[in-house]
Amino acid sequence: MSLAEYGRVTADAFTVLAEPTRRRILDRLRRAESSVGELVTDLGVSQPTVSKHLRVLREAGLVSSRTAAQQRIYRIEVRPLQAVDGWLAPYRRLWTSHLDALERHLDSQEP
Amino acid sequence: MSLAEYGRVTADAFTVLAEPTRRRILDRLRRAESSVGELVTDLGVSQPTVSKHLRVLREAGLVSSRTAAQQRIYRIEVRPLQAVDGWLAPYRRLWTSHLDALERHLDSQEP
DNA sequence: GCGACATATGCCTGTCAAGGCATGTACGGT
DNA sequence: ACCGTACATGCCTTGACAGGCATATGTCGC
Repeated sequence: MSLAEYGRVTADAFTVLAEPTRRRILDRLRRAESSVGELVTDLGVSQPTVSKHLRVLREAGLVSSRTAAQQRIYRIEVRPLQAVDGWLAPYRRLWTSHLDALERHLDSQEP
Repeated sequence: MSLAEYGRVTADAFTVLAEPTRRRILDRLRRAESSVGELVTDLGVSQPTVSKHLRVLREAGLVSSRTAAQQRIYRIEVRPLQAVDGWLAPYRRLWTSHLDALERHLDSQEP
């Protein structure tokens, strides 16, 4: 099963999100866009590691970057996350009805 | 429901969902619980492969199994998916608020 | 218990991703 | 032009994991 002849295939959002550090990067970027250096200090991870994760995130379309002086400012792009949400949506129906019933029950107990 | 409550389960769920075949298994189980054999024929994957994926899914709490005669019937468990949804929720606001803003704009343009 | 069926597991191999370290590249200030 | 800052990339090692194949476990009907 070799993909070598087809060239590099960009990883899908699920694969990219499997990495805890990458989710931490996104969690950090969700509050505010930031430079690589800020991510390094905030997350306590080495700079090359952050840059590599950012590359993976960028190639999967989960973040984009703009250049500001010597820094590169990264921000979240939501489209791949929408795709994940789209996959999750039909599953959400499996528990929302149950939760709604629970909420109605709690509301009736707690005025 | 607090995000911290999901905690440890979350990381595992993301890793488990990174595998396309496992997502296909869940997609199949979402419509109806089923035996291993049914999954094998429906997905066109070898039986050991399916069993291994089911083990990973089971250990992550994403599915549960009951024994019926010689078969084992697998069904989806939603809690780890709720954890994923819990992680995704704050991001969802990133685009729903944009959409809301867009809708308000369009509404103001359209008398 | 025996044979047939359904599923789980063990072993092996190839693939690939992650992090440490060193180095390359781009930009700005002086 | 030089130096320092900010970031990217290349190489290397380690470890995880998926799938194929063979085999073990478990369950039923007889």
